[in-house]
Amino acid sequence: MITLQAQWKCIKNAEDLNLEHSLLSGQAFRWKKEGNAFFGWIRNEPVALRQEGGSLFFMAQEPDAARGAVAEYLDLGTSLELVLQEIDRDPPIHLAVQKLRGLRILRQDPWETLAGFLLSSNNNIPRVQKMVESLCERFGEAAEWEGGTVHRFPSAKALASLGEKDMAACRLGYRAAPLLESARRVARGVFDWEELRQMDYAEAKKILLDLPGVGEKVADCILLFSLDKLEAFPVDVWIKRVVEDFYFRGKRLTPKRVRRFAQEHFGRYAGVAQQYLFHYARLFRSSNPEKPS
DNA sequence: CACCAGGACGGCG
DNA sequence: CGCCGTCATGGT
Repeated sequence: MITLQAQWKCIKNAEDLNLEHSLLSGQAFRWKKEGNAFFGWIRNEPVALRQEGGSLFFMAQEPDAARGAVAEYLDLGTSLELVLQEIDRDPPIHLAVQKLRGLRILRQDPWETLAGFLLSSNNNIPRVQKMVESLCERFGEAAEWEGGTVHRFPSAKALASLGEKDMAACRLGYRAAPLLESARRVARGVFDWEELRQMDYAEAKKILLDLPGVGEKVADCILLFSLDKLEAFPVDVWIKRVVEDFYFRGKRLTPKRVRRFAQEHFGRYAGVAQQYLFHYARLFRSSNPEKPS
């Protein structure tokens, strides 16, 4: 019996990229570090990525199709240099950029991003990852990988056909209901993601805010991580503290004011600054329960 | 036991 | 607008 052995393929022109900071900074919930490589999903296809000696390698079932998908996912077409140059406007962000150089905003699937961040409300990242994996195991289509079986992220239609009882085992808590309702609306087809991508930030955001379980913060995450709206500035408890401490001497601000300040201060790439400040704050905090050592 | 986690939501002033 | 209590769950 002949078994197709997937091999590592190289992608040239993968400049200004730090895989670990990009994949493990809380933007996406399905990437796992395995030795010196990362296993995850792009366009709902299993992929392994590895960076070595300045070169980027990928492994996939269909390498020819995956090559372009990987480059698109990591946004390798854009010059990070120009983006960082524009947000590098003060000492705090300068330090974060210096430490995390190569962190890129991933261009993810909108539906998966919506579901993932809907589950992230009042929750912590490790548990969101477990919830997502639980959803995939139970309701996601099976795929082959390295002689074993892995599961894709379930489609909106797949979740829309379920009831809250069905996903009780996923332990989603009070997030089950809004996820199901959002899944039904997406499955209904009213959402044209490419149309949202063409809209401007405010217009697209207004539409997302209509979904149950989607408030300002989650909407901004969807816009930033899957709809190319790099001015979106998601304000969670972490970035709120960072902005208050670094830019307002610890004075308390409302999330709305934090967002407004950041978007005016950093400009059209405010969302990139947000991700650098967010990850920097979490990576270099004194106690770090989510990333031991 | 309290408190926290990449919040959302409804009620109220 | 801002503030407040509540929501389900698992970890410290």
